[in-house]
Amino acid sequence: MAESETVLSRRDREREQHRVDILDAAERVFVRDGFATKIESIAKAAEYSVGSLYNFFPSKEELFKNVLLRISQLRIEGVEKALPELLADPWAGLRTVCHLWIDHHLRHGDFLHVAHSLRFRSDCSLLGPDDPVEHQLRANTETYRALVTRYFAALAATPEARPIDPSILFTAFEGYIRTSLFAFARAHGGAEKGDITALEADVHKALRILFRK
Amino acid sequence: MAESETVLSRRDREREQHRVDILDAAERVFVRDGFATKIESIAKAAEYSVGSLYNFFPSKEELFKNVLLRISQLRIEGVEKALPELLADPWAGLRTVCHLWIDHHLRHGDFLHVAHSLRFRSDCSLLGPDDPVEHQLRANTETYRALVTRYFAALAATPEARPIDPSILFTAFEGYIRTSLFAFARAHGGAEKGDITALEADVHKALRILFRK
DNA sequence: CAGTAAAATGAATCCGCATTCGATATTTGG
DNA sequence: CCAAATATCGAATGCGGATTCATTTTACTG
Repeated sequence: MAESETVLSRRDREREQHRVDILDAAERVFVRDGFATKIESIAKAAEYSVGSLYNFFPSKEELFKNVLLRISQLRIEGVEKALPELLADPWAGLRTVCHLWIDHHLRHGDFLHVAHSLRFRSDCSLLGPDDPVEHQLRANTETYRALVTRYFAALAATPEARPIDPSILFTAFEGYIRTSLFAFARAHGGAEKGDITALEADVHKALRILFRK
Repeated sequence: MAESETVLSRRDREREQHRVDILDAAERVFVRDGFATKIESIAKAAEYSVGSLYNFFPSKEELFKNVLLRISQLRIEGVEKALPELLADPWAGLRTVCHLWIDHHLRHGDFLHVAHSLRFRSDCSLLGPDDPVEHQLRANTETYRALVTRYFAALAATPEARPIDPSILFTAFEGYIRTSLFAFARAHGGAEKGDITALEADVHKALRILFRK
């Protein structure tokens, strides 16, 4: 699933880095102000002029979609990297898995939320079914599901696991984390870093109780 | 928690009904087009003129917040009504609880999603901490949590329950339903009514497995 | 039925922002 | 060092939509 590793000139590498910088800035601003944010705000956050953004992305919409794409790629990379360790010892891996998911949601969950809430909008064609970015996103989702399925199958196959279908484990896992993070966000308005390890520990403990004999 | 039951004239009752009709129409349109929708669209859906909406609600923002308030009140009413039955036999009640939550999320989940994704917006003061509607919403949330806590405590107290903290049960419950509905929405783009009973049955079955000895 | 109050209307106003584009600056290759 | 190519800039344009308000319609009262 890796990108084709064409050798890029310094100029092209720099341009790619600028692209990524803009995507990161855009993510922050979209989270803060929603999709309705001004291009000007994004430009300011990225330290570029309005016109320059249009050299990188043809429209606000396309910029938004590319943020989404980047996030989905980061997610896959994270799981891919950890997978061997997770399969080697699924119960030890559960802690890592909790960390990976919580970390990813803390970083990008708010943006994903904004994106998700746009899925109905009849007016703008964000994520229409024929969109190339949408196509890539679907492919990424498949890749992701395949990776995760392998882990939960391995977990369910251990002798300590309660006899529960892996897909139920996965649903319970994702749901528990989602809801915990939701409550966490309610409690601490901003982003407090101190309590996160405690949160991860709580979630890990609860899931162990639910999943183990 | 019931509204003060002042006797209203027919005229006032009618006006109240119109208000509710507008809120229902607004909810549908906000879900379809997001908060960015035109007042004109809402007016059309509610079969009123643009100007008339401003007779009922002073701004688009206030209208939005009142939709939110209405939903939170409906949720409480639903749980309140079912509670005696739920406490009488918690395991039989689990089916009802699944139905209540899934039904509520199918009806209003998309709107809540839109609302949630607006919580950061720095520009508009939607749900600022000093807002009277926000205050009422917080009170409703407390009421709701109190009701639900009673049910899960009762469930955990049955001999068939695995020895798990009620708050973990609740988090797992909410999370499982959220994630199931998310997957359900992915699968069926629109709102198909046929599969919902199957969905409820699946969720109920999974939660029984997770929670029971 | 006349007279008054309440409700409903929608065109006109006014503002905010996505996008464009001509001008400017910087980099590259010769 | 000189073009040519590339990157950056931000003011000007044009459009879309929230809100207003003068007018019309409807509902009550005596």
